Amino acid sequence: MKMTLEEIARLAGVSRSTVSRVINDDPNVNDTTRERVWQVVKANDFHPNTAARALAGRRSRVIGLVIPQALNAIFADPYFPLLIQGSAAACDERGYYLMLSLVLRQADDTFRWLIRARHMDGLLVASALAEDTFLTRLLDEHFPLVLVGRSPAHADITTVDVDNVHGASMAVRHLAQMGYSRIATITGPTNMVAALDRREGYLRGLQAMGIEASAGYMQAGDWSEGSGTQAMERLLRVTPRPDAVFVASDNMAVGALKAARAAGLRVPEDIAVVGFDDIGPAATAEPPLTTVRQPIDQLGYLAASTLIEQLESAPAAETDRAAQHIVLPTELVVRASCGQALRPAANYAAMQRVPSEGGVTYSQA
Amino acid sequence: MKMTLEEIARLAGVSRSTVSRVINDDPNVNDTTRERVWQVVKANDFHPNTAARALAGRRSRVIGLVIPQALNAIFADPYFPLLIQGSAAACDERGYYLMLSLVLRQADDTFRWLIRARHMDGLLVASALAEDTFLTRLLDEHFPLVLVGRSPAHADITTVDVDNVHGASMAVRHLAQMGYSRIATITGPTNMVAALDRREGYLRGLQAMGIEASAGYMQAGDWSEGSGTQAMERLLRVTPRPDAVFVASDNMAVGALKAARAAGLRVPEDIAVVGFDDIGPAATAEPPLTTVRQPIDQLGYLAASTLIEQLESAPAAETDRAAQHIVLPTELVVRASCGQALRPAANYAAMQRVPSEGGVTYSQA
DNA sequence: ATGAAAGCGCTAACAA
DNA sequence: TTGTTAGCGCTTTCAT
Repeated sequence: MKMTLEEIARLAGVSRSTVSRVINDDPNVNDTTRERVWQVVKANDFHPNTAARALAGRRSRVIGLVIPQALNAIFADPYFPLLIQGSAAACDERGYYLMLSLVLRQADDTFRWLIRARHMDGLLVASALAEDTFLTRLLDEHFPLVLVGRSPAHADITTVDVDNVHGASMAVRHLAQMGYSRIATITGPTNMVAALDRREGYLRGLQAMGIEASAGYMQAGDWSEGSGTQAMERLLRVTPRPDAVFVASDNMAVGALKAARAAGLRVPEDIAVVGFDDIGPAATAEPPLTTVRQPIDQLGYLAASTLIEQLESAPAAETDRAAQHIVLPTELVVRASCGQALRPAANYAAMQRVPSEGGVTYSQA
Repeated sequence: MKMTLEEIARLAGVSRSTVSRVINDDPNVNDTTRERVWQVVKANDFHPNTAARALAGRRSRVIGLVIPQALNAIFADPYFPLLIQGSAAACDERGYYLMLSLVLRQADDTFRWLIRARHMDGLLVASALAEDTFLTRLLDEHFPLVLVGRSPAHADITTVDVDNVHGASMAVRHLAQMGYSRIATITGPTNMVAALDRREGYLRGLQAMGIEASAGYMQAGDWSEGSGTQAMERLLRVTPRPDAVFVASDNMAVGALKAARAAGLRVPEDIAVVGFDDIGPAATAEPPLTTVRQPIDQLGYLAASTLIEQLESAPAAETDRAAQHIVLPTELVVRASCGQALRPAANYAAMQRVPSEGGVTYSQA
């Protein structure tokens, strides 16, 4: 049986508008009336028709999460469930609904539909490439948008990111302080900003410790475990062989550990490994993985909150205000794979966890 | 710049209704007119507003894919990207859009919102539990629905499933024919229908070959690789030790192979392994995995097509017609892990692939 | 083959 | 605080 506002109004003995006010938490309603209306609403399990709502109110209370990557890459990566969880939690809290949107036929039709048909109020874009045409086109349409990560090409987007550079640099400096000097890195795909940032952090870390970088010590993977194994195999063939590796994701680090083991090397005695993420198998790896923790769920939560904030505050189409850039801190989680236990520098006792000095940073574009 | 039907109509010099007819492929439009209108539509990149469409036409052309499982379980399983790909393809073809819907706060609010608010025209439900309250409630609402898999508790839902029983039975019979006689199984979670069906197939296979089943030879996993390893470790402790294992997913089978290797056993010399799915690492496992292939993308494709069919044919709310049950065949893909190479029974030469006799089966509830 | 007109169920001024 | 009144942008009879 189909319920409408009108019907509820009739049953509660008030006007349609009053019911509308009640279900929209408008303060201008008499408490008694409000109570009575709620009663009827509950009793009939009434839910307002979204289509009508969206049409009249010009908003749908749906936001989309779009990950412009191949489906199998998305599903293989333990990063995304956490991101989704965080975003969904924020949406829940604010009465929004999160839909995962596919962009399969790369960008084209789907994209237009997504935007022009106004099926959702805004978009969370995760894991975009450094040069992402999809992103560019969304911006051209002035569609409300928050980017998870950052995009050097577009300073005017609101972004929520973790401090990749600092996190990576911390990891490398830690390795150097543990006494390693031939420090290599396994990066993510070099068309992704997060991968580039972590590589940049790696380079800065080396520099800070007065170590010279070498091209042969940088091998790229694609975030997958298998690519970590392969990159590690390549590194082990380099002369002189690295004695430590900073790996840009835990997934790849686990793969790298396998390669080291297969080559008959002990970790961390022969070669140290530090990962990035602190998810999945980091803690239970053999040996337990020292890694840079990033708060992925918080990232999702903040991204969604920020988008919603923006949607609700924006005077209509005025989306192009000063973009916010939120950066979350990373922290180094020290376990066994970095040789901490092996060479316990006296002053490291209190450093089991080294928080980034960053904290949450707000800045204007 | 906001386009509306009205605006397009003005630009094309026709009425709003004509434009509506054109974009909805109504045959009652003069070809010349149609052409002219399309021109204007394209030129302005016009996409009708979904909300308005949904409100006036009572449909949104969006269907949802719901997987009532924990997020990390979904993302860890290589099954889902394929399923999504198939469903999305079908949607694309028919002008629908597939959205992945989360059901996080188990069922309650989200569920009601999803259904009552009519945000989508229909739902694809995948990987539901044998006793799924979520499913029950959807049915109570008479919401258009197709189940990927099957639900013994609800004979009246349209379902699309693979022939799990037959596939599993094939695998077991094959092992028996290879000369193995102490055949164990690693099942999926025993609250899921697909897992139960495969176990049933295992039992029937044993029976067909005149082998007695034993409870100790059945260990449950949760589809994950790790759970496969653990289940295998348990099996290897049973006396007498099994000489073959049918594992209900490739993921778990890979885990099982690891356990066997760790125990110093050779596969298939000491113990044979057959998996289920034929995705992910099956072909590249060490040794390559004999497995039961299920056409997951087709499953998704058919599920979506069937749902759309149902939506478009259903005279309004009359969803409760006779439910269709579509069953897709599975096939045995023979590789090395089952000992085929070891004991080449003469008459197996032509059997590299044993298709299920099933074929596509349509039946009425 | 085309147009006019009546809603779909809601929100949001504006009145009262 | 509440009700009245226009729409939101589209689909869909019903005329023409």
